[in-house]
Amino acid sequence: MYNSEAMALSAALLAVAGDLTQRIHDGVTARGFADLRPAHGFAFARLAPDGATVTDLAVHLGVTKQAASQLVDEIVRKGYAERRPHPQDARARLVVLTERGWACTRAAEAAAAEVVSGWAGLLGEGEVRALGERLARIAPYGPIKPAW
Amino acid sequence: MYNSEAMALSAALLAVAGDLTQRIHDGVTARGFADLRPAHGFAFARLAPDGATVTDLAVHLGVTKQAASQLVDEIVRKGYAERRPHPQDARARLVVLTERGWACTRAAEAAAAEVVSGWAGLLGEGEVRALGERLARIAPYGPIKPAW
DNA sequence: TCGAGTGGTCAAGTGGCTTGACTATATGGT
DNA sequence: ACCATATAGTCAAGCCACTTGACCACTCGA
Repeated sequence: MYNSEAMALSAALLAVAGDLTQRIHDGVTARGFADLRPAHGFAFARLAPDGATVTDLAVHLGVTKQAASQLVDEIVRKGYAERRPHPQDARARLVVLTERGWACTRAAEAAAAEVVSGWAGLLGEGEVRALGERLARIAPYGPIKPAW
Repeated sequence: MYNSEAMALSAALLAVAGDLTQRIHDGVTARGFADLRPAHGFAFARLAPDGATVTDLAVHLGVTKQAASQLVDEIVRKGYAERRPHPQDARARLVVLTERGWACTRAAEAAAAEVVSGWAGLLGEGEVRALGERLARIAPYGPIKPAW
């Protein structure tokens, strides 16, 4: 494969990713959560299952723990999450989503589904499924860094 | 398709995009261009064919023209591009890549090819090609906004 | 129990981006 | 030919997310 093909693939991937981010954000805003930025979504994804500590979040987002702490301050202040004492470690605090946080997560899922269904209109449902499967196989394990 | 599937697809796509950006940036740095940030790559992509004006660049990157002008200042100062008088419009200035700018662009292509070849090791060359084709079909036309 | 390691916060500084204001040139209607 | 409006670009100031540095509280193994 020529270098220019690899570059074209990369450009398409990054363009789709940027567009997806923007449209999920717009969808979340339209559903009544207008006080959040795209970066918050990645935090929510980490908090959603069982909560997480600030340090966990920092590693996951690829930022300093101070930045993560600041971000938690913000979503707590806005009512999306709350800090609880950590059941196993008295130094740590477990950050968990509130009901509003869960509602926002569901809104993000609905917005994502809307975008993906648009893709299905272009490619067909089977192709989209295949796309997802292939992306899952090349997805990295480490921290989720912003695309640029 | 369930909402959670759409979310999983989105997460995989964004994770791959973030990883790709990081690895292209690392590859460019390793090839001797250590004074650039990922955001510069998107500017280079717009400048590469025939040059562009600051306003073009601003629209392409989805930022204000002041921000684009500042970015151009930086890559000019570092020797990757230069400002020339615009042949048709005396108000405008055409920003074009220098030889160093082209060398950096080739380095980025090589780095992208390296990453994509890693994917080919996981999926096979045909699958990667299919992936690129599908992404190209759902890629947007508008400005290339950072993924978040 | 003591010392190194880890979780978290406070404080200050940085840098890329924004808004606002301005100059110079282009364009189109009268 | 002229003038009003629009566009290209820059200068200046401020904002805000993020960083580095310092610090305290708690944990855990020797």
